Amino acid sequence: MNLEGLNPEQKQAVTQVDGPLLVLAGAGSGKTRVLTHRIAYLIEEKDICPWNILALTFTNKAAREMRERVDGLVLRGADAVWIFTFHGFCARLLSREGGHLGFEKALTIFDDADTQSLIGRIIRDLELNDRVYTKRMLAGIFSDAKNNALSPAAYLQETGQPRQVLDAFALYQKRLRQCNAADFDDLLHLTLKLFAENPEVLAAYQEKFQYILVDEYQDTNLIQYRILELLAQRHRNLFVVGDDDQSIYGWRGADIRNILEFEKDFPGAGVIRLERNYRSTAAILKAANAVIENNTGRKGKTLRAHKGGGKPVSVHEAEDERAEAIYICNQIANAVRAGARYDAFAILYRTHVQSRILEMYLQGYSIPYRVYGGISFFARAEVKDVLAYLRLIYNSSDNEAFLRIVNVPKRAIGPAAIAALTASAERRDLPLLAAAMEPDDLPPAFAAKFKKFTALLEEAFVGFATRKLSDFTSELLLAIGYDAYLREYESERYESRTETVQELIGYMQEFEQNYEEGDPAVLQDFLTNVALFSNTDQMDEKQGVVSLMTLHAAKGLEFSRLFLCGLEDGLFPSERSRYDRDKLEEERRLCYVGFTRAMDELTLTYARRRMMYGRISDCMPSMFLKEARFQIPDSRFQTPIPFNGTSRAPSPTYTAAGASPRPTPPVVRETDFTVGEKVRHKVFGLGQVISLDGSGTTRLVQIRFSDGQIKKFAAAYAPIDRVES
DNA sequence: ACACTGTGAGTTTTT
DNA sequence: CTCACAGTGT
Repeated sequence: MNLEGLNPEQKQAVTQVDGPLLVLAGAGSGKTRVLTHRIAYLIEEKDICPWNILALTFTNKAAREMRERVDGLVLRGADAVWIFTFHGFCARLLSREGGHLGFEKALTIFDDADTQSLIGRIIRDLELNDRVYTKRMLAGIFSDAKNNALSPAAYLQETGQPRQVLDAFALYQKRLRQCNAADFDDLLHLTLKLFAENPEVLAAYQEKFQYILVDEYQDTNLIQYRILELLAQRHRNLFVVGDDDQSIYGWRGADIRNILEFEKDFPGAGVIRLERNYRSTAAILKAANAVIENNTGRKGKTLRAHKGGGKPVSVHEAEDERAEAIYICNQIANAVRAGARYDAFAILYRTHVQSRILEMYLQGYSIPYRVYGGISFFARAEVKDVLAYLRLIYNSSDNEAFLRIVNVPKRAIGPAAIAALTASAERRDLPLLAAAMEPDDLPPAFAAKFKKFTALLEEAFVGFATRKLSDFTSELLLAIGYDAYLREYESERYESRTETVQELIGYMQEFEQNYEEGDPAVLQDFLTNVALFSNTDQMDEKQGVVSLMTLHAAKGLEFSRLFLCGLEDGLFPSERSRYDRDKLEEERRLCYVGFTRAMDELTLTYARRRMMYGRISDCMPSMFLKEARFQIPDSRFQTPIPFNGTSRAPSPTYTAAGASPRPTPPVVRETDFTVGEKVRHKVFGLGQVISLDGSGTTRLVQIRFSDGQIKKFAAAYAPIDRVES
């Protein structure tokens, strides 16, 4: 096998295949090259069976790339190597071995939106104070708990969480189980549990994976570490690549300790440093090195430039964020006039909100751009709607999916009906769909609605087994009248929504090509694939446009000419990290990541004043500028390119479903009831008026229903009719 | 049932 | 400022 193109350190990292090995790979030092060559080397030179090799990454994109590149290096077998994201690997394992944990079939994976809505209902059901206990906060705590190797409940107890949090967590877990579902953290947590409780299962995989390779090791969390530790125990061939200086996901549970203590955790481990940088100019690396040197507790590593000196890194001070945007636009427009391509440029920022003003001016200057991040394709309302129907077919216990589509398209099934159904399901210990199919214990009006709904589903689900998934889905949408729904309630966005649905069907068609027709695994695999798909996975570089993204999203990418904007104290580093050393160091690593994305030119900008939260605040330059040893210059003026002034603030492309339903005029009804009169409520059935209050449209009517329930309604709006006796 | 209003909060988000 | 969401009024 040809290893000619590798430098000595890379070559060693590729060929030293036995025992634990840590490769500290600086930015732009060719780590993907090392990983892929090592896999190829194992197959071609060491005669290792591809299926005895496991390679783990964090993103689908990285996994895909790795497989493609390995495929280009070996004669055969690239598709047999186990190349997965951590979560994808765990999902696969659980789907194969979940029986040992008592799962009858593969779990449905809940994404963040599912999780959030589940937690929202828990807050309501437990009557928690939603000022104190927000969805976001609870989701964070639950995630933290699961990413700790202790049992989550024990961890919560230990960290002194109040009873409300413990209760909420218990209920959260209970409901996930009821739905036969797992959240992202569960995938990891349950895998560890599987291994811990089933030594024979563990032993089989320990035996299988003779060689394990891990990308971005600095981003692993404690659970991932434990899984690796177990898997590598037998053969001890654990190869990890990472860069402690690029650890920027600590706030999401990544434990930098894993990489810092690798040699202690795996005695006898070798360490190789890749410090030759093939990406950036010396000038850029000098600034990057100068910044990162201010961190403590590093493995220690200094990037050496392979390229020549390059243009000095420049700093620009702008009056405010608009002037900053104008400056950047001018720079780009001038460079393009001088022959540069738009796609040579990228603009990075600390927070998404900063993109708004940049977009506005880019539009004004007619500079084509694309913002990365934001709402993922699979998070769009219409996509989630369609997927919810499919999820319900695959897993009829998926209450989250049920709740999403029970009234989409609109079927006049409102909160009251859903509350009644939920209560009934709880009583009978049934999933919502099953309860809806036998709604006899519900008020007749509700029962009728649910019967109609489930009959429709049953009809729409016919033929699932005999058709291609894409064809089936098209017919399903027709059967439920989804298109008509979009036309009626999303009329302004109808075009874009139907386009998205078509795109989804197209994606499905592509997906099912990898399967024999009629293979029943398609749906499960499709749903897993979709759940584990993220917005960064579609980050195929768009040609001919400027890229905008957060610093986090930029990790792993490179751009010829880079702008890093908003280098102000309190914005970057962020206000919240300023007085916490660990957090500040993570911000500094983020800065380092940012600088090292630039290949040829790096421009740093900051504003003296910035509008934030509707307030104009004075800003100080970021401490990172000082650390990079810049003299802050006076603002310089460029020859301005006329601003054509036609821009307006970009409107968000997508909003949640039902965000803009067509207003329907309220139906004003008869308010002229008398006490004692018999009435029928559309939903609650027969009853008797027991009191009246107010007049006209504010008239309230109190009714005692036949089951003894007493309710109050706005007489003019409630669906109540007089019953002649 | 539905629309409107008022309030409060507001980084980063590989799966 | 600007979004999301719970509460309120018709």
